[in-house]
Amino acid sequence: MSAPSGSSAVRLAAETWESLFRSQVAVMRKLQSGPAFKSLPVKEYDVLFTLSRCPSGQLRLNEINDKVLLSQSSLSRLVDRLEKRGLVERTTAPDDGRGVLLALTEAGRELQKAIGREHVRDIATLVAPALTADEQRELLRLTEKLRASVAGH
Amino acid sequence: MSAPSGSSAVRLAAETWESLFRSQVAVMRKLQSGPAFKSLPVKEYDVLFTLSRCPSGQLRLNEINDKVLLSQSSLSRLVDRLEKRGLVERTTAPDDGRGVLLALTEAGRELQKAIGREHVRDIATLVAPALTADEQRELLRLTEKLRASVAGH
DNA sequence: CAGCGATACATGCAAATGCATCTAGTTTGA
DNA sequence: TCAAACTAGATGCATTTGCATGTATCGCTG
Repeated sequence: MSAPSGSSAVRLAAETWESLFRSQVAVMRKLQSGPAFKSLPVKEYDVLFTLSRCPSGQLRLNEINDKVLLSQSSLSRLVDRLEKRGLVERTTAPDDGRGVLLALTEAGRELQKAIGREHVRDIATLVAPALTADEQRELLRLTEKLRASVAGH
Repeated sequence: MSAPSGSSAVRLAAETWESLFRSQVAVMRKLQSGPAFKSLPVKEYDVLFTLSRCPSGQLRLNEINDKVLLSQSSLSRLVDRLEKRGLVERTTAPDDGRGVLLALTEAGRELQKAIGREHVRDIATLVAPALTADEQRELLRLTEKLRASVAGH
């Protein structure tokens, strides 16, 4: 209600974001320096991973772009690289001639799985000793709530 | 104890990290597209911010490098840019001739404050509607605990 | 249904990034 | 004490990124 209370709400939000961001940096730094990403950069793996989670097996480029922190043009060229390596395939979207559907090739699926196995172990090695299972569930809930709220403008 | 329980602990850790990461992407995407970062890229602001928080007003490049997701060489050149713009100053560390201390100039301090004010408001606009104050405090606690654990190997 | 703005993705180009390596200063241990 | 190993940071160079823009398709409106 009072002026300081408004200001402290802003401060709390800022400190929360700062902490979330720094923890992400710390974890990502460890993960990407591991041997799992010698054969494929993390950002490229992330696209393979996103495709592997998708029920239909296909995603539009703009849908992928929402999930990764890359400009549209950078994603377009990242996909060029993946395609050149035979890990994904572009198809024109059937219902929209402008759109491009991306799908994993068999090689892409296998590479994703191989890296994924190692990656998941690396994650567990970092996260499991840091937080209890209950804390992890709460962190999962809070970050998902934040993401959903931000995504919905 | 059973096989699935070990595997589900790994899965929980992976899902927690995934959610943390995606929420970071979603928030960062909004923040960096705002008008606050028209005059200075986010990564460069982050270095100014880090310096502004530091009690002594000076930090070694390798200390800064721990906080940001950049290679050593990229940070070195990012600091070149900041220095060329007159926002920071390099000094040889008095106790270690190899080291470089970085400090804000007056112009750097002012630009950080100006961008910071707007940035903090943007953060609050995204975070405050998403999570209650208690939830933010809990998210802050959990991410800080994770960061501390990961930083300490 | 014609034309105009909007959307999806690609591309030219300048800037930023990372890897490998270099230089210089520091620490270690025989 | 001094050479070898190590650490901090800078730099050459190839790759990646983003901005601005181009091309093709879509959808709306008169």
